[in-house]
Amino acid sequence: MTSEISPEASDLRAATLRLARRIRQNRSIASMTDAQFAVLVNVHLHGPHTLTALAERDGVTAPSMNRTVNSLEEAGYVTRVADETDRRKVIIAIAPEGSEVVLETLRRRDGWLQGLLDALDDDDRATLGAAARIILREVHR
Amino acid sequence: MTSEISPEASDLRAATLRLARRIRQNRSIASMTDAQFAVLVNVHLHGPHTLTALAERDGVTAPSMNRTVNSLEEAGYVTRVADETDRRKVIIAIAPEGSEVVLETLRRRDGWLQGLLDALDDDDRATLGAAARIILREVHR
DNA sequence: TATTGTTATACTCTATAACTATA
DNA sequence: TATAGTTATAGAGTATAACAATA
Repeated sequence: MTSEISPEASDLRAATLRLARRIRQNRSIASMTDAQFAVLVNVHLHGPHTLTALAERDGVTAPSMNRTVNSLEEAGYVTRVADETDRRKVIIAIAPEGSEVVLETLRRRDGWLQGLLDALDDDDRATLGAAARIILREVHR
Repeated sequence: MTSEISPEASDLRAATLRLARRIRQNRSIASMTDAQFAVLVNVHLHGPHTLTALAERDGVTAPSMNRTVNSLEEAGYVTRVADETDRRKVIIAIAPEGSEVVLETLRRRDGWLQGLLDALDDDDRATLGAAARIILREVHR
């Protein structure tokens, strides 16, 4: 039993994709790709991971994640260290330079969004804040 | 004069990127990429375009757009026709098969979102609807 | 045998540079 | 000359298949 599609669903789809695109345009390093930045955020926020764990987190294959990690390691943003207890595993961790890229990008993105929020009246600002909390509560990655 | 970054801005950033990712996972054709679908939506909604116009719309170079249009043309989703008045130009238009892909993908995405909305109480559903309208009003592409 | 990571190969999207055809 | 489109080439992300090292 499927319900009808409401205008709210179409509006929410269009609004979300448009805003997401604008948010992603705010980066501290223009040459950094979405795939690279996603890995950097994962290891910055959630600590060191194995290659397989990173691949599963982003829903890509291990060879694909391997290439992305290679580029981040070459740039000095992450480090690879062999796991002591299980020597098949490699632990990928954030480097200080990587953390700086993450923090600066988040500052830019949130700063841009803050400018958007500051231009709204109190009711609209409260509505967007409430909507964000509902989405974070209901939608899981 | 820059204001402080509020938790609302960070929440809105995280919620928007997470929801956008989930929306994009809903496609009628799994092999269709974001770049291809974006072009298809443009010509479906806004009519025929020249190659340069399509490239500018999506913020990519002409050679890059040319490759994407090539793949869509090979798949039978768009058509290329020489402009009669200025024969340097090529008009790219949606084909019926392309429109069907667009419509089916939008149906899937909106249907998935509708399921999300249906699971909420009236207040939360109204909040998301209001938030979408605020974003569509304030954020332009 | 199973798991972890890597390499080999191939396809798409991205770019810049250079070229063709037309205005 | 300038513009519109295309081709050539290269770098990065994606995948599957096959491999080495380790458990």
